[in-house]
Amino acid sequence: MALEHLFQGSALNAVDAKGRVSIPASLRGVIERRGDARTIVLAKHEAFPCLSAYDPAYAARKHTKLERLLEKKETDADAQLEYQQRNLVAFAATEEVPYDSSGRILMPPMMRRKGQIAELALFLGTGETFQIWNPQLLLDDPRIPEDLKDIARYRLEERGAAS
Amino acid sequence: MALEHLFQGSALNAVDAKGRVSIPASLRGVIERRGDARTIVLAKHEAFPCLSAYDPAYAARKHTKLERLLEKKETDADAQLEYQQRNLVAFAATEEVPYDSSGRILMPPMMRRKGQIAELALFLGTGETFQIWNPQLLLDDPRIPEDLKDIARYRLEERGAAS
DNA sequence: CGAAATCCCATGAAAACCCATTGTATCCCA
DNA sequence: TGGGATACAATGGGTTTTCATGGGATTTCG
Repeated sequence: MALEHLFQGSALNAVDAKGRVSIPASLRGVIERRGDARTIVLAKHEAFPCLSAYDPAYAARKHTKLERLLEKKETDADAQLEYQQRNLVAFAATEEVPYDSSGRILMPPMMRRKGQIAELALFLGTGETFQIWNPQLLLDDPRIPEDLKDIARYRLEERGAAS
Repeated sequence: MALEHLFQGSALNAVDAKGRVSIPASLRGVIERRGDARTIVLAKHEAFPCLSAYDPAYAARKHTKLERLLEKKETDADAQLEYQQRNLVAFAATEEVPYDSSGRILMPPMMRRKGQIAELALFLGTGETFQIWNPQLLLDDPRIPEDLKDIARYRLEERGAAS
């Protein structure tokens, strides 16, 4: 996968009173180059207290991968169950939200709670996907490298907030 | 099969006194993008105590898939029988119901009983198809991942119901 | 005729849409 | 190279549309 199709960089955007957030233009650019959707898929991150986000085309690839896995061992009952479970988590536990002409999504309340997103949303590109954090939770997490926390601190400062 | 229109997300809708239920708009959108039917096909799920639902176009693909499976082991008598059984289940044990201009179906009594659907219907997108659950049965099923139960609980809470 | 299905309209809440403002990075040209 | 002029990003706020849902009226079919 070419570099221009990878999510990278960071940004700190506001969540307004209606729950709207601008998706950083650079991330939107990647989404639209990958497919022509103006839509992102949100999920709770498996390991960190944040959200994981990607484009619909990535979700489709994920589905195809699961299906191929199933076909290899069609007779196995355990494999069937595992397939069902993973499919449920991959699709039912996610929300697909379109962004408008100004590049904003309406953060679904359920995802907002699961990601513990307050009034500021920190976007971090991670290649195939990107993450959305409550910046304070990132700073508080001992598993996060100090370099990354520095970026978060910088973004907060830039905005005139205390960290 | 790189399906670009996948069923995704979750919703909890009411079944009213007449047995009507709104199909979530996002799922309807997928149905109408896949084909131009305003109809869904309902079946008992093979593994879970819930209903499985999809668009008519998917039913056709399912049939093709079964036929291919049969051709692979034509000589095997057991396979013949299995094909007959699966084909019966896939087509005889289903009901096709149209939804009206406001997006509601009339839940057929037989399906309602088979899926044990009471006054609340939980819709879960699973990619190629979606599921319709009695939310309580999902919470009670040990095979369902905890992440998904969280979502069911959230949807119930959102509606002001106790879980 | 009667039960059930379909159609029609009403409503409140939420979501999508449109327009305006501001700040910042970029471009252009003397 | 300085210094506007421009384009675009992020954001605020108002308006319109859609969605889920309830209830009545009308039709259909056994």
